[in-house]
Amino acid sequence: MNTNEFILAKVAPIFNKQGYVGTSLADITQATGLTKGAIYCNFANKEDLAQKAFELNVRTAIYPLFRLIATTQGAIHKLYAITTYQRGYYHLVKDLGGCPMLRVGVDTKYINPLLFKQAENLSKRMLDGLATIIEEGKLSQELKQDINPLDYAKVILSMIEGSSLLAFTHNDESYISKAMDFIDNGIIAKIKN
Amino acid sequence: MNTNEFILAKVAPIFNKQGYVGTSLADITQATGLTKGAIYCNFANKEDLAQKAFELNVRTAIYPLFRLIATTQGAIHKLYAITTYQRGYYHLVKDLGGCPMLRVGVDTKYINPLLFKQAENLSKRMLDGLATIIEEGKLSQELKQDINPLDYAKVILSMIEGSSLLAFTHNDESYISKAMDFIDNGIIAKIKN
DNA sequence: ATTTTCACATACCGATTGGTATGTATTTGC
DNA sequence: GCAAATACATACCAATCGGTATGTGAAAAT
Repeated sequence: MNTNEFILAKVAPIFNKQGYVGTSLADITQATGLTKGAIYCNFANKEDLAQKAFELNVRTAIYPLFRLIATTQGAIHKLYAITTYQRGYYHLVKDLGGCPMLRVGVDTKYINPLLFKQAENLSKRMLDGLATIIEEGKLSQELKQDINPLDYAKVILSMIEGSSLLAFTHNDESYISKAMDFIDNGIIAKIKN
Repeated sequence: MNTNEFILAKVAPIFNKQGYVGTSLADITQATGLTKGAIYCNFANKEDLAQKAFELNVRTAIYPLFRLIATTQGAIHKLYAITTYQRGYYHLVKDLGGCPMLRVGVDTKYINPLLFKQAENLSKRMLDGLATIIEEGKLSQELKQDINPLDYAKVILSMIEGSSLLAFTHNDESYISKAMDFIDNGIIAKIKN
């Protein structure tokens, strides 16, 4: 692991916990044990570091889900894979301080447009991915024909993000497990053919 | 409107948009047209101002819902009143920059414990309120007996908060309307007796 | 009418902010 | 083996941070 990766590994959770403006260069030098010279030798500025830290957080928290979906066959199996993944999400992102997409989405909208755009794009990719799975489920006759993929994608993603928020607000992962139970039994099971 | 209320009215949306650390005294004096002398004459410090601003945001965004629930009779009607209220939520909190509970819940957990506690308590009150409504619906035979009030409260609240987050991330209130459609038709209608 | 109080403005404070210029030691290229 | 480049530390910068002490004019109290 080179210095660049070392800094990111140390700093990414701090940005996710304290936010963009809430994380100072002093926090960064203290957490890494390095000086500002080392930081600015590896990153252009604070914003560059924040963006790369966000990328790392997304890679650890969300990309595994994308890979899981990609390697799972069938719409129904993909949907269950999502809820299964999400059931472990609390512990997965516990040390990170919660969902990075959620954090950046609310934190940077009015103070850091570039970083916000990244979170926005990621959120859109998740929505599109969900809608595509449901669409493919309709085509393969796995799912009923009278459902609107985009509408269901919005509902499921809302439950995923909302339950993650509440789980970390109350330090209680049951918000996630109960929400996933409902998606399994109250949504997926109901739209199955 | 006295100076105290004037300052809060001007500053509350800024705190909700930019966050606690993201809002500086300079932002506050600029938005109000007043000087720091006036601010510190009316509020003890920045944290005091932030807490009162949060209270005001909650009064405008969430307390009307509490009053609506209190004046609505019957569990089913109360539940539909919630989704109806939520359908107007996007426009209600548009100028505020989104849901204040959501904002403070993610923003202050690691940087302002007092303010976070307020958001945590509010979130808990909403959950308890929801669970109580469902519990009363079971007692009055309006709702089925085989449902767990707290579990359903967690699911519904997750959808409310998650859809609010996504609506403001994408400037698209359909996240809320689609989620409320689902709560109406996919949850309330299904647990009705 | 005089004094006191109140509400705000002005001016200033030390500390911290993100960022940079320079110094230095190590490694790399030839 | 010497020069150049790299990687980091040190020292410093103007600007901004939250907060305070003092100044001032108007209103309220006596």
